[in-house]
Amino acid sequence: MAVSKPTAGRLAALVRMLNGTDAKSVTSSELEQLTGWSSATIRKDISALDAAAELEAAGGTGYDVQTLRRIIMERLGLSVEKKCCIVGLGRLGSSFLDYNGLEKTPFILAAGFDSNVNRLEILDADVPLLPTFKIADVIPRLGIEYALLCVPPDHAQAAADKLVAAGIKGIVNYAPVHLVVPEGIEIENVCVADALCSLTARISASN
Amino acid sequence: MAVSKPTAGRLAALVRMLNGTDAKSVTSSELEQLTGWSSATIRKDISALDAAAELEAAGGTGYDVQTLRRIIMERLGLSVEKKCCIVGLGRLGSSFLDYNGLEKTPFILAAGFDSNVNRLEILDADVPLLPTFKIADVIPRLGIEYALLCVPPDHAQAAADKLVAAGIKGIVNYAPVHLVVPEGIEIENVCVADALCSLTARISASN
DNA sequence: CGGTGTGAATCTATTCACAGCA
DNA sequence: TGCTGTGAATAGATTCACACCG
Repeated sequence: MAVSKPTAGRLAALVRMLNGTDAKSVTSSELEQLTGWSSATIRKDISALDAAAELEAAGGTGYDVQTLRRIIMERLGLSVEKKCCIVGLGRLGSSFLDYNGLEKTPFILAAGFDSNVNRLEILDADVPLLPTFKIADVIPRLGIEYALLCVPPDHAQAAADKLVAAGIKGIVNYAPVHLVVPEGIEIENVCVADALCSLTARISASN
Repeated sequence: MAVSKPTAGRLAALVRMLNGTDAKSVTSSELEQLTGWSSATIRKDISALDAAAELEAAGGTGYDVQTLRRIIMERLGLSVEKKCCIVGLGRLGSSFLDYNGLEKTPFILAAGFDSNVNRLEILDADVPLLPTFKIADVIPRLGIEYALLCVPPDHAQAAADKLVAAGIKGIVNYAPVHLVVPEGIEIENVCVADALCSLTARISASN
């Protein structure tokens, strides 16, 4: 049961869409309309979940929305809650403190860290806001698996090193730098400049 | 001269790293160390630029940093300034107002939009902050090509439609929804939840 | 030698095409 | 007929392997 990286990405997006629909079942061509991915790709993605029996059990034509949703989440490891933290509570980092984009996902914000103690006092949040030096202690204690890294570029690598040492499993990196981490730690780069470059490259390519 | 999407992404990241170095020249294996991508991939990426002659002219072993940087930017369409705007000045959107991650890139923040007029007055920025209904007027007038879409999920599609109607070329979408746009408009999704899902899927796959 | 550039081979992902089913 | 599921074909990206250059 190995779902490839692009397949995993599409399936994750599918779950979001399934959350948004109140239909009882969907067909692969309806999903094609909704997503822009070919129905064949969608069927292959779903069949990679190796769940034909369970899906069929739901009967009818198309996929039963709830069953499909549940199976994708199970297979992608999204059915158990996962704790994450914000590192760097500047404007970008603190904007995630009251971000609602994690609703309906298994991800729970469990802590925020910043090296500036004043800032910790000014900000107000539902989760504990702690000084950076507590990372090593707090991350294993709370069982935090993921970090949103929102520190300035020149501190990003150092912060990543601290997180890795504390046992983090994955980092979503908002800094425009390439992080070097040991094998087994996953990084996802989410950088405005990169995104804009990507867009530009695609647009200049198509003329 | 068609650079593929992944190649374009890596080249864009390379430019960033080249900005950060003060060496006169780099070899593909040094870049391998720095980036984690194989030297073969890097050489192929660079050779896709079709610039052997120019690079060779710089002489010596390895690539001349400035020449390489210049050529990548040229080929990727990054050597001319491009204007972008923020749509949705909530915590996330407004955090980009003083974001320094666009320094050393060709992207210039040229305006911010929000439907809440009060918010426009409260915020302070170097660029004009305008009510949403001015999008249709301002985007063509200022020649804005890209938008950072930071509105709440339920307004994202409507905002995207407005932007498209105003002639935007590309959208970096921060909302956790799948935008539907006409052929030719490029979308880059940059969503925390997706990034976390991706990480999880990869991590659960590797055990 | 230690480098680049690049065809050939491999690996990965997507699309096609169709069998099988309700 | 319109759907899923899937082997086969195609397209795409990466890696290998080696010619060639200073």
